[in-house]
Amino acid sequence: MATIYDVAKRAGVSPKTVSRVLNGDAPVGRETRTAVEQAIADLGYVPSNAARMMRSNRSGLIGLITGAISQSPHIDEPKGLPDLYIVQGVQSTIAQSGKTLMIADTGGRFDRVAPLLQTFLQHRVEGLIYVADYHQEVALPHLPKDSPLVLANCFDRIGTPAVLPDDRKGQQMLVERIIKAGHQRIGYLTLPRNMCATKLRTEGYKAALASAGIAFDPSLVLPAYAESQGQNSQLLWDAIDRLLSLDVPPTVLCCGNDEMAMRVYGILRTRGIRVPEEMSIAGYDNHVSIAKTLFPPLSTVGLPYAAMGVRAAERLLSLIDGETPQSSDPTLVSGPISWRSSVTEQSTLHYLKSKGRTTQ
Amino acid sequence: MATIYDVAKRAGVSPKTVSRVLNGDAPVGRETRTAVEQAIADLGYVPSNAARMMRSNRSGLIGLITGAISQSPHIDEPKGLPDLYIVQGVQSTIAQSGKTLMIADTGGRFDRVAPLLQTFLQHRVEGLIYVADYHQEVALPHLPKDSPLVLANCFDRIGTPAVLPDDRKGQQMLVERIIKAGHQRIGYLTLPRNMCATKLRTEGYKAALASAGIAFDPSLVLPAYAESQGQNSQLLWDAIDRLLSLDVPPTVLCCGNDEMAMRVYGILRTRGIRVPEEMSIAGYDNHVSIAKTLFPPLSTVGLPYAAMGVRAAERLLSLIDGETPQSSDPTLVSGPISWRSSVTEQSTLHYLKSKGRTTQ
DNA sequence: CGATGTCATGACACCGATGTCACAAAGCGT
DNA sequence: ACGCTTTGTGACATCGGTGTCATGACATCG
Repeated sequence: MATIYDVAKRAGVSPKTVSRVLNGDAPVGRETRTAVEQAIADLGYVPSNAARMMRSNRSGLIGLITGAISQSPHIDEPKGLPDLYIVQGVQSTIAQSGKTLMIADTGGRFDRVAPLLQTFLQHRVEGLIYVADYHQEVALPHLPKDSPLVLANCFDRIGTPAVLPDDRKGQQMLVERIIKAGHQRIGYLTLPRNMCATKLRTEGYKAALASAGIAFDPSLVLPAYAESQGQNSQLLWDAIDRLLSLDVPPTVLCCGNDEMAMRVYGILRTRGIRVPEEMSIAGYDNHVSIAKTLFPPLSTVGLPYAAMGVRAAERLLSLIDGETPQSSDPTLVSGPISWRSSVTEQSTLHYLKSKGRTTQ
Repeated sequence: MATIYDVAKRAGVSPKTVSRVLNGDAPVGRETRTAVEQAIADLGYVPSNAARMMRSNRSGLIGLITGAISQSPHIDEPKGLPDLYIVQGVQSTIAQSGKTLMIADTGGRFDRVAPLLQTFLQHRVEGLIYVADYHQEVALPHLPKDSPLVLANCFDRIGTPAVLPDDRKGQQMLVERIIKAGHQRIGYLTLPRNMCATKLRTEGYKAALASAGIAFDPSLVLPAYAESQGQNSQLLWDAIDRLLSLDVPPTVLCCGNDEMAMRVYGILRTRGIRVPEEMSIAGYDNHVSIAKTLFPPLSTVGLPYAAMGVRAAERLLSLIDGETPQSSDPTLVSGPISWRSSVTEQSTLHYLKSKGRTTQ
């Protein structure tokens, strides 16, 4: 591979002048410039980042660690890969800043994080982003304190800057919208209890009920997603059973995610219950290939993955620029409601009517 | 950040000795070694890849370019991101080889490929992999010929080493399996004609028919997926209409991908046609979150993305090691049939009966 | 017209590792 | 005891760029 000396010799100038042409950091004569540019083109010269970096001590590299690419050891996992959108958001923001993003994948094994960090440090990355595959608490290996770190979709106990989805607000807005559509008995089939999202979203669910003056009924909220694969169907069948056999069954089921909603469609169908006429359904995630393709299309809440990526990257860049962090609180990012036709609006009529009656 | 000189000074030895401890390329006295290791630990020293690389001229980097992460400019696209499994396969293989994978994303814009290549060349990558999002022909910008390149999920006209899915064989095996299940009239709703996969799979479809002695009926094969979004539904409705109104309608519909199959489920349902009793369905891709969650679960063909990634990485590594390429043909990788319950086996009875009758 | 400033360029040191060579001390075979 | 190898260590050059400083040719200004 050609060096700057080769270029200099061919153009009949000094290496330093070639450097100046490349970086434009000092005036260069018109003829000299064209000669150098010609030589560069002839030789197919590409400057070496390693050499450049040694001198300037600025690598222009950002390291990103994720398990998103190789989601799980067993490729079979039904999960989507939506957290990749976080990576996408980071990527685009970093690219715009002129830096280069290095992405490393843990292969789903947390013990690989440490060696990957080491590799990044060897490359003298200017900053690091860790992306988790779902909202969770993490504990990363200790880092030298001069390397800025931002957590995306996760947080830790030592107050590392983090960017998180606003699960509480998302669920709250969804349920508020559902109430506005006239529903009063709202079932909620949750993800496993130990997930952060479950706790927050349940809070959002309650908040929405509260602000509408509807009493919270614990029997309407059931976990329906097992941590261990395989028992999911049973758990879900059972949960639906229970909700349907309540004295006053719900008119709508909120599901922990779109995939669960998809299965609920199937289960209700085998029972001869029509969606949405006899039972409305809402999801979470706006997993487009599910939500839009289901019939009827699914009302759901978007997880603002791309936006979270962008925020994380922005926060990291400002850390690198040494700006004083305004706040050490996690950045909360909320996603939009995607309102489709899986929740009836018909009951609005009932609702308004009854409301009308009482106010008469 | 500490340098090797800092470590040397602290340990009271020469920089070269520290280097020897780090690389183990020459004997070092026991006491000296511990002293150096202590100093390294104290200072949190991490060797600089840039400096190391300048001397050795070996970067240990592999560059990967993909649009997989930011699939499309409009995040809304319903496509899955299965090509990411290719990246996963590459990642794991490269990681095992001790090299570091740099992943760059085009953001779906092909014009960004050139600058990304440039960046990789600046980092002096030892090899490059280009991953396409679906089986297609590409034309990459010209590269200096000393940088090995492997194409994954795509190919070009100048014989660059490529790794491709064996679409012909996949569809053939699926249709053969369907025939074995007793079906004779097999409808095929294809992806757009201009896609490589469509041509190859149609060949496979025909080959399977031929080897079973079933005459090919062109009216059973219809494109049902528009290039431009939005008209998809109409196209699909129409195609299904035509197939159903044939004199002898098919007993099974092969779909160009699992997502199309999912929509076909919905369309058939609204027509009161039961799946699979009245119409069997098969997909392609083994898009797990669809295929396994649909009811009934979808019979489909796996696209061997992870395996393709592994193959691509292996091929690249052997190129880097300067091994003579045995063959310049594309490496074809085939995926397994995932046989679930969306295709009836009941007609086997008919089939065997009629076969029995004829052979009697 | 001399002082000052800008333009255009080159010489040289330096970034942080490692390869080469040199060299002393110790071990070993004869 | 003499050569020879092995062990353990350091001095120094080198990789490919860039920062610093010096220099000569002009242009500008009071």
